[in-house]
Amino acid sequence: MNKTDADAADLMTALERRGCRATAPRRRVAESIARTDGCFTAESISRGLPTIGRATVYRTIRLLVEAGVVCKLSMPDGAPAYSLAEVHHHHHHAVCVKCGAVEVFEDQAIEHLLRSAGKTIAGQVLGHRMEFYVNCRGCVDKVAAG
Amino acid sequence: MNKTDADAADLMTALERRGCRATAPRRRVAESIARTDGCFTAESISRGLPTIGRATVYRTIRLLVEAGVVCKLSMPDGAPAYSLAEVHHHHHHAVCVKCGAVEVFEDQAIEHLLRSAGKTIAGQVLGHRMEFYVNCRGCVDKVAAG
DNA sequence: TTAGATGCAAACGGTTTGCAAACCA
DNA sequence: TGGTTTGCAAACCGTTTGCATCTAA
Repeated sequence: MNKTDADAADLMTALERRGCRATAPRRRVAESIARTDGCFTAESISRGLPTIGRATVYRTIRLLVEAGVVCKLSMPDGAPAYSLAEVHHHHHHAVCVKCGAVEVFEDQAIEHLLRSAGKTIAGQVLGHRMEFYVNCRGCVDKVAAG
Repeated sequence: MNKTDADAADLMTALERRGCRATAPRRRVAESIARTDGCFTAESISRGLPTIGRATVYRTIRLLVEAGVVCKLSMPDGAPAYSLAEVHHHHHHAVCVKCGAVEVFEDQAIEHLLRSAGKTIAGQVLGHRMEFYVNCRGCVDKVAAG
């Protein structure tokens, strides 16, 4: 079983754990997501699965986000995008604005600092959002070569 | 001249510097923004100025963002909101998810760390987004009192 | 005088919903 | 078999655009 299949299976398992049925359309959405390299949008998945209703794609992605196995992020213009969650630790993303590749970003120092910075804010910190917007290595090289 | 009037005047000045005309509708939008405490949405401004076309409100806010005197931020669900920019330094926001109050957040340590973290990312960092979501002191106290 | 700005209404795009039919357990 | 899920189409909502009319400079 390769990484992609394993990811797709994980997504389905997460749905089943939440009491959802493992239906064929959901499996195809899960496979499509697992096949994606980097981040994806509801639109991009839907476009790749023209025989499956848009509503089903949106509903499935929402369920996966609620299940915590897919996480929502925002492009610089605020448009929503998604990526497979690294479920084990809180993390952030560096999103390539050219190709959409997502680099997962974990930095204990950042986490620690965010937490202590949060303490200096009056009131109760509920959460934070942080994303880096980049031109990824691949895209930079492509431009240099071109 | 109080703070609110001064803010409104600053907004108009910024527009004029960009070659825009100082029209009555724009002045009213600017005043409405200056009067706002914390963050606002295009919708909230529009609702407060029912005699001014929605399109004008959206267009004016866009111009103000382009002029750099208003900055765009996102609520946790991705919905866009805005606040008066602190034009002099790069900064971040702590947005109260209950009342919308915005606390401006400048922390040299965070900036520095973000920059060095950026260096560990493969490729070219174009920018970042960071927001804290909080219950502000006022809202926390209100709950405690209630 | 005239380029730029306005307000209206219609278009837009992404997302959600209502519903009857199809389906999985 | 019965509660879920599906696909379709329509509704939705915030935002943008086209256009004839107005107006600041």
